[in-house]
Amino acid sequence: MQPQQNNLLETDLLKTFVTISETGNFTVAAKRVFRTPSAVSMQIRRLEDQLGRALFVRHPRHVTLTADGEAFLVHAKDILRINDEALSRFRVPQLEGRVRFGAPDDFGVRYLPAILSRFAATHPLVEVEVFLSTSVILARRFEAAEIDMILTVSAQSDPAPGQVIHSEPLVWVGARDGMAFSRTPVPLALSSHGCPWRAAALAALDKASRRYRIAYTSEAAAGQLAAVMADLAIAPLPVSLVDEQHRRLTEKEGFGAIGSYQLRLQKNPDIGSAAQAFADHVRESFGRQE
DNA sequence: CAGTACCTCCTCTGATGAAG
DNA sequence: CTTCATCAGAGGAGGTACTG
Repeated sequence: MQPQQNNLLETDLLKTFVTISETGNFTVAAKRVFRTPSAVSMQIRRLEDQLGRALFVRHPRHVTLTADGEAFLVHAKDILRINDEALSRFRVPQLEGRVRFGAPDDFGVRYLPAILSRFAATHPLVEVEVFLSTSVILARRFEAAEIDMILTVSAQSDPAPGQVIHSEPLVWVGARDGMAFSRTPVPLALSSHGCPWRAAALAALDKASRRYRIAYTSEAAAGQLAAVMADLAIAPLPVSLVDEQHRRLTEKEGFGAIGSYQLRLQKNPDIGSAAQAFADHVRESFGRQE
């Protein structure tokens, strides 16, 4: 692979590269950047030719970053961020203000860093005050007008207030080589009372006439995962939290479908333009328009 | 300076092979 | 059988050099 004598990196290629690194998949990334998979494939080949290094390891069903790809990703994100900052500096009037945003703890760990980072790049003068807690507590503070907007989780069938911005299946999860799922009664690590995941999971077990005992309760998914990793219990969790350290339990082990959960955005009707911009940004981060 | 021909690049469709 | 990355060939857009 001979490096090309081109000293300028194209932001289009960088955007595609970053998108693939996020999705781990050329086809999904192609949809996100509104190009065909073949066009994306060629863009990456062009970038690799320009750098003289392979950026991805091609697996049968997905791609992963090489060590060079990991290193280049940091620079690619920096360049795109600077690009966004430069554009936003001249394209849109600078919004100022403050937004009080509440979200579930797990959301804070998983999604918030990227959302805050991108929002800060385009709205550097807006102060974001973040409240992380359970959906129940967040709803209470939202009702008391202590928070401008909140994200809450609800069951698929639950007629909860707010706009659905994300939906995802819940699955039963155990430790990768664990045996907790085979015990009778099966030990569970659940979220706190009031969480729709908890109700949906128990309903699924009741429906299957499966005997269980609640061994651990945690307000955050991290607490449930700790019990799962120690093989002390199994837990109902969003499918996106399952990785190579876990074992996804299915009908084969006697754990059928739980259903899905929804992430809903509620906002105060009379929020300012800065808070409105943040609400739009959160929605767009999940691919939803108002 | 405008028009034309040629070249390069990009994206598309459709096909292919690998792998689950 | 399905999914995925990649390849080949075709067509379009834009840039450049040439000509009158």
